[in-house]
Amino acid sequence: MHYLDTLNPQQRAAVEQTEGPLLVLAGAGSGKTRVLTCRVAHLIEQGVPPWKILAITFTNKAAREMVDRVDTLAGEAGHDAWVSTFHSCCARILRRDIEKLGYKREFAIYDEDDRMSAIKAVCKAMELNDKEYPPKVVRAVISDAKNRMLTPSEWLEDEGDNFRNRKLSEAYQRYENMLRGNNALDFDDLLIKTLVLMSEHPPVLEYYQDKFDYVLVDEYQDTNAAQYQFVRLMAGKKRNLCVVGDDDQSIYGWRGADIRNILEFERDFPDCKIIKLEQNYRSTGNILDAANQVIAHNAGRKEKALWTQSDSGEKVGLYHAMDERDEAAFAALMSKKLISQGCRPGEIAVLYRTNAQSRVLEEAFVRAGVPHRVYGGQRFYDRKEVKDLIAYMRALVNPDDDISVRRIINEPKRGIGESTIDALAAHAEVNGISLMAAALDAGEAGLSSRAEKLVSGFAALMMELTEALYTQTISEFAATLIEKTGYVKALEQSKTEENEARIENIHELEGAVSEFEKLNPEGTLSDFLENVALITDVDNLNQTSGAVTLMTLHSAKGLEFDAVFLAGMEEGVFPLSRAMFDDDALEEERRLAYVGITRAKKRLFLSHARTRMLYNSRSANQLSRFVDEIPRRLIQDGSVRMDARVPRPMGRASADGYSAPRPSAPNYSYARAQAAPAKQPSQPDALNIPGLRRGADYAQEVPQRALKLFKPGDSVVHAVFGRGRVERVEGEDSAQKVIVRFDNGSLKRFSASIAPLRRID
DNA sequence: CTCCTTTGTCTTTTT
DNA sequence: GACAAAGGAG
Repeated sequence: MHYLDTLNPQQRAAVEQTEGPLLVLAGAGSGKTRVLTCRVAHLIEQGVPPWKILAITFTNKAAREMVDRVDTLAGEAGHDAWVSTFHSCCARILRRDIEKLGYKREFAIYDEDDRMSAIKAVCKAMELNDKEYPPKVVRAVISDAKNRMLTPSEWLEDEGDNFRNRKLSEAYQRYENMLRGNNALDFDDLLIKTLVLMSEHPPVLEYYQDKFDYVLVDEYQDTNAAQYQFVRLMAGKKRNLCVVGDDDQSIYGWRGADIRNILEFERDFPDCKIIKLEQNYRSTGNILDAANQVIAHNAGRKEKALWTQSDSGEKVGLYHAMDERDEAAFAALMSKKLISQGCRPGEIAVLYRTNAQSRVLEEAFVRAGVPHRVYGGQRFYDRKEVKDLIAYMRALVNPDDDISVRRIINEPKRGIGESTIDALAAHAEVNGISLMAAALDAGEAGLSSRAEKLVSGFAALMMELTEALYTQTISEFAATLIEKTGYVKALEQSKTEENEARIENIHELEGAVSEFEKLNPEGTLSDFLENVALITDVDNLNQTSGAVTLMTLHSAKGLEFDAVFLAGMEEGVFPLSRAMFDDDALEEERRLAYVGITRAKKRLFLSHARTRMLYNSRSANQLSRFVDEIPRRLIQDGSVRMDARVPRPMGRASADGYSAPRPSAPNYSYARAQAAPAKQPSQPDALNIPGLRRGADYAQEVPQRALKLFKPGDSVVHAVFGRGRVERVEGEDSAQKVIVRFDNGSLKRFSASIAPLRRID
């Protein structure tokens, strides 16, 4: 069957309407990705040369998927289409022409950490009081200005000219200067500099406008001002622009995404066609119903009504946990149960609002012995040892990158301290040269003879590595780098478990370089670094890998799973406390809830904790209003146990105020947040309904948390890792850490009080 | 001058 | 509870 015949009429219309501006409003799970891929395939089939197509997606993963799927529909030709994220697309354009803006081709791409280092350096240079001007605030100002595409002076004008703003504007200007001096761009710059390039060099703009006959944009609701401009420029001439999005899934307002871009598309392109995709192919009726009910509480939406032909399916499970550990145990053990019933681990996801929630969840999965993977949070490339080696690479490719040079000049420790670096930096400043150049010129920097010797040693190392870089393949070079810097050797000096893990990470980095080389035989180190900067953790998600996925709600956008757990359904957690009294922020939280619910295909579990460790103290939060907004009829309260041997009580009377059916008028739930706390369950006995296991029961399936202490030489057994012997202990009492050598030779470090570890005689 | 310990701060989401 | 800055010892 031809792929066009597999589409419903709306989808098919969206594919075949190739000419002119087109807005596709695609509800969650309505086959948006299929439409996009078929559209590309269709264009190719119509005789459009693939290289005349530009398709922009939100993540690299989505881009890859699209290429793969176009492949199967239209064959190899699909590879010649430009399918990428905004950021990689801009990086590609800039690699070609950035010299026109006075940068060098090997420009570095700064991540959030590098950006922060640069900002701190700026604050230091300006002698800003970090109480009055915390680097974080400066960063927020710069981000905000860049998101709105304002220059430092424009920002000042916009914000009002006063002493403080003048300082902030100056900091922004200095930051810009510093990045330029370092031949570096931050994420926002990738977009902004591309726009500058286009506006200052019309032939470049013309080249791309002529090059691309068709432009497609996915997740259009999450574009910000710069991205919007970029899209308009690219499609400006041919006007064959197709944007696909869902205003209900706009969740990046905080990053400058402007929901108006989608709401006002019609105004920008008055002749545009609009097609709505409203049939959902993903979720069961109950799940979809719940999602629709929640999102209906938002005002100012594009009217659409998602429907499905699927059965209503199971009700939405709601679990009342005692605390966050119990909640985590529930998610882990229920996942285990689902897996034992035949669900593939890769088809299960636990989603949460903040990364901070991931730790407890992960611990529970480890304890339950359920294979899992945590995405987001700290990326592999954010680990210190990996960042250090990457910094070496960056400094070698782009010696103007002072931030990277500063990072590695004394890493591993080679006796070059703060004062020596400051002297070098001063020398560099005076002579208008980079820090690396100053180090190569150590004799002239007025250092003590000891310091000069050390710096010269570093300079010699960098020379040697530069030579290697130009004579070896990149994988050979990676090995040379690790060898010559003595990085691993330094870690081997003290054989702690932490250092061993670091060494492993370094080898993994080596592996990543080789892998990259295999996939891109022509790739340079600079290409590798670009890849590192723009790839995210989630891009590596592999649903067939046999592990449960743990990630934030934001990361889950665009993904789908058979079973989804939404953890932390509590006021103050989700919605976040700072969003609770701000209507716009609250609507964005609600859209996030909608995104979370609609990730689920068959089963959806919501959970909340009666008390939770939050920030510094234990707090009792009310059930999230988003749960209240789901009609009672769709919720199976406390029914989430899937153990068929025990009869499950239906329609349980609400004994605890948590599960009480409440009217779900929006005004009511808003008022509730300010009212007195709901009744707390005063008598735990009231919950002792036969057959219904609640909170504490789940916690009990987890090894006891009584205070256990160990001493070196103890024979122990661990629930996951098996038998071993205590090699060392650190800390006392509840803070005791045990280092265990397992029979298979591996060495692990645990918290004695919480690890599923016990002594055997 | 470095490195280790202590103290204090701050917790949203990410290309 | 994690991490940075600051302070003290070698």
